[in-house]
Amino acid sequence: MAAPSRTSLPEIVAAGARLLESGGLDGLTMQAVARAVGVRAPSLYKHVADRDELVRLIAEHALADLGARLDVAAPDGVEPREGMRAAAHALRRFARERPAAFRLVFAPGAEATRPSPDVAYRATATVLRLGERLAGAEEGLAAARTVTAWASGFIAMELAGAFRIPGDVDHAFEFGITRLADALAGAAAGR
Amino acid sequence: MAAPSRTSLPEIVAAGARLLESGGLDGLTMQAVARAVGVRAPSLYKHVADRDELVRLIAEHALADLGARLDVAAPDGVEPREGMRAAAHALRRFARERPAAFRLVFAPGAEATRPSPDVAYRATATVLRLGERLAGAEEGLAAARTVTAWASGFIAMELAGAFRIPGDVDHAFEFGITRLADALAGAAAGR
DNA sequence: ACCTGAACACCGTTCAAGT
DNA sequence: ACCTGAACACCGTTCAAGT
Repeated sequence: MAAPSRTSLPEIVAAGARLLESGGLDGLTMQAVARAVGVRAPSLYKHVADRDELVRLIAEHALADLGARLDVAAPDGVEPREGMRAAAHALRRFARERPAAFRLVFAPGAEATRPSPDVAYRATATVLRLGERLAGAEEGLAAARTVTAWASGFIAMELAGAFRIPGDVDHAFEFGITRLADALAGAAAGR
Repeated sequence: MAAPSRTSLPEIVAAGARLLESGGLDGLTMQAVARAVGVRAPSLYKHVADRDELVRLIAEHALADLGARLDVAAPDGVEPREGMRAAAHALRRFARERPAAFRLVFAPGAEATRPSPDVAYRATATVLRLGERLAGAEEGLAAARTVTAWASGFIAMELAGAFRIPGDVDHAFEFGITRLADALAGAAAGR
């Protein structure tokens, strides 16, 4: 038998995710990743077809992480408006901890770097369920999308530094999610 | 007197914007821009400090374009809910015509490439005014931010291919903006 | 079988030398 | 006074040759 791999795909993805946060997408070079896992750049191509695939794997890993956080934040049985609130806040915490990963997931660049629909679907299951319980089976998908769009847009603006006119951003977020959840629940009540 | 410039900053920015849409941010290289305006790459540094500055100028130009479109879509005196609807649709049209520029503006990367607050402020003046007329002076800023967050988030998800479960995306957008405008107007009515 | 140095075709950027 | 070739320090990626 011959040389066992000196590194592994999970190790590579983890190192890549760390580099992504510390140096942005530009800092995520094959050479830097290789150095972080203790090999030379060409060896990475034993585990990954090219850099775009590595970026995609990092995005998918981040998305799975986010999905797990949403599950914890809004466990089964939580009152749905409260669950939506908790999920939105969990998304915002995720974005603060991993801003570059957030951007990768919600504003991906080249096609080849986008998370697979499968991974994306699993990550959104919690919010979809909340949407259905909040707005009814019929409008559940629309409700989940509306909240996701608003929250991710708000957070993207925040990360982009769009909220320079002070105003209390924390309060605005809380205000928005509450009002949105009420409006969507109101729709279900047939008002 | 000596050699006049063989190109100009506006020409460079325009060529850059074209390359951005045709080849993404990766296709926007100094060499490609130089070729497009008929000089060699080093000459660009007479007009621009570095690539990040060029990217920023392209983003600012796109933002000004967007601001002008919003003005046209929601002229002074339009009924505010209708104006908000028109502005949201104008943003979506902009994103479809210039997806890469949209991403640059709403999900910028490195600090140095972000539009200046000044340019951003001017571009949002129309929506801010609509927000104030919709939700009152007090809550106008919050209302404008809420609609902008929702619309930009929705469109970013759309561009990212997040709406694979069909559903009628056009209808969902129309539904969302109408409901949002109503909810924000309701807030002003003190309900 | 994995790992590597060397190589290739690119980048962004600088700068001395041309006109 | 703008323009350029040449150069430098980087990239991503391939591949023959090492172990």
